[in-house]
Amino acid sequence: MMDEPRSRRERPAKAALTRGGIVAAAAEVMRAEGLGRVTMRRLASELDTGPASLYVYFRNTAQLHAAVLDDLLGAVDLSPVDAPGDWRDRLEAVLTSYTRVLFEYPTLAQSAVTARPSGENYLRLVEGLLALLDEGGVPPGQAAWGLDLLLQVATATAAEHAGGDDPEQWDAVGAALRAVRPETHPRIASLGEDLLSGPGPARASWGIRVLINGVLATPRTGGN
Amino acid sequence: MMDEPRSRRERPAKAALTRGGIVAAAAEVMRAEGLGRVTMRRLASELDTGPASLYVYFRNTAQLHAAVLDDLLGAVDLSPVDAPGDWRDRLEAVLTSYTRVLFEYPTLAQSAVTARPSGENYLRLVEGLLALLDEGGVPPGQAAWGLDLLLQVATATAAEHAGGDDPEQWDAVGAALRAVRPETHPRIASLGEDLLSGPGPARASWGIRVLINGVLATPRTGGN
DNA sequence: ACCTGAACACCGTTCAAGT
DNA sequence: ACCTGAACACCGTTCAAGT
Repeated sequence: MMDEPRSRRERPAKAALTRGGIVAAAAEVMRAEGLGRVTMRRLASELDTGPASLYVYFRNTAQLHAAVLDDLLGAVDLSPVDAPGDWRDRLEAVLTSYTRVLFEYPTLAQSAVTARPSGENYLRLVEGLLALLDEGGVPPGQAAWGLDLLLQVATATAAEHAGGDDPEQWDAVGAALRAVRPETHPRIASLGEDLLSGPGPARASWGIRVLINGVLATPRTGGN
Repeated sequence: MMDEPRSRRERPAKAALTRGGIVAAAAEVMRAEGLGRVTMRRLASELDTGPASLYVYFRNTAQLHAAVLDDLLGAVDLSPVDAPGDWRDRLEAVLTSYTRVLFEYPTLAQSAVTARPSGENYLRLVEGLLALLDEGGVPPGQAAWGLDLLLQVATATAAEHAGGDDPEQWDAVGAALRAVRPETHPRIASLGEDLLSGPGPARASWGIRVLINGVLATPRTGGN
């Protein structure tokens, strides 16, 4: 009886259900326990309701995750877009910031490979990247498709880290590559460790430069 | 009583549990009902046993899926590796074959972004791609990292199709891009539909050429 | 070693009913 | 419209026990 007001404070009776509130709660759960715990049921109990209530705001779990990702994308540093300097360096800086954000939540990156977000932060990022490609003189057609490639590689690079925490799966590939017989797989054997992810960030930034150079050099029509 | 022999035929009493047998059953379930049904429990009941039995052969569900993927990779056409002709065209042909295989099971492609297979078919594919890069004079260091990029893009391209069956999520992106205001997002607005996946295969092959050109043009050390 | 039944601790999604 | 309890139909993984 006496602690009624106290319990009200700890859990404010019932926060009204809003899309933003759900996303905020989801982001918190993800930060604390990983994307695997960001489930409809878990969130519902966090918000003092039943899972069915969340379906008013999200068609399914994948869309909930996409909304969480868009929320996170607010942390991407877009300041290089309007800064002075070489456009390639600035493009690389923005994508590196994007990758850094995703590196924090590799499982979210994995889901982003299929379920692209479509919120305002994502749109801002896309617009910024297109502005830089435009500044670099990349023809519109190549910019449109190249943008996709750039995000794909940046996202996949972060997603690859998802299995990385767990040495079991990761080392299965490593073990297989090391165990290869030089007679049957000479090139794998000779490249050895170099095939495995070396210094992650260096690879990512090399990959971005490869893409920039390639996009500039590859027209969308005609032979090669 | 009388149909004992008949039921024996339909379900041969009990096939001995082997890694290969499990993978074969898994591939069948996937073909028939999609990767979502390839679960430990479902497979166990398919094989007339309990789910715990499968953990003798696979550490977890992700590794089971990786094994199924490797199995599927047996269908990739590696004949262009030893064929005559321009190495770029042949490299593109192999990757196109790889993409085609994954396109059949986009959800498997999605899981492949994180859980790379490490079976013999995967190793054969990697060796073949490295042979072509070598033939093209790509320096070993660039080949090692470039290989990763090529597989990443090919895999992600197929994985993107995973959401594609479901117009809900897919159209969310489309709708968002179309609804954009030209005042705030001029470049998105001007590129319009071109940003969305046009003719999938054409994009994939352009992406591969971009990567080949980029890898050739981008040394692993030094400035840009 | 290989195999298993049973248990623990969860899931997504829908539906009929309420406000 | 928004919200919900309850139900349906599933999951992964571990453990103690058996062969």
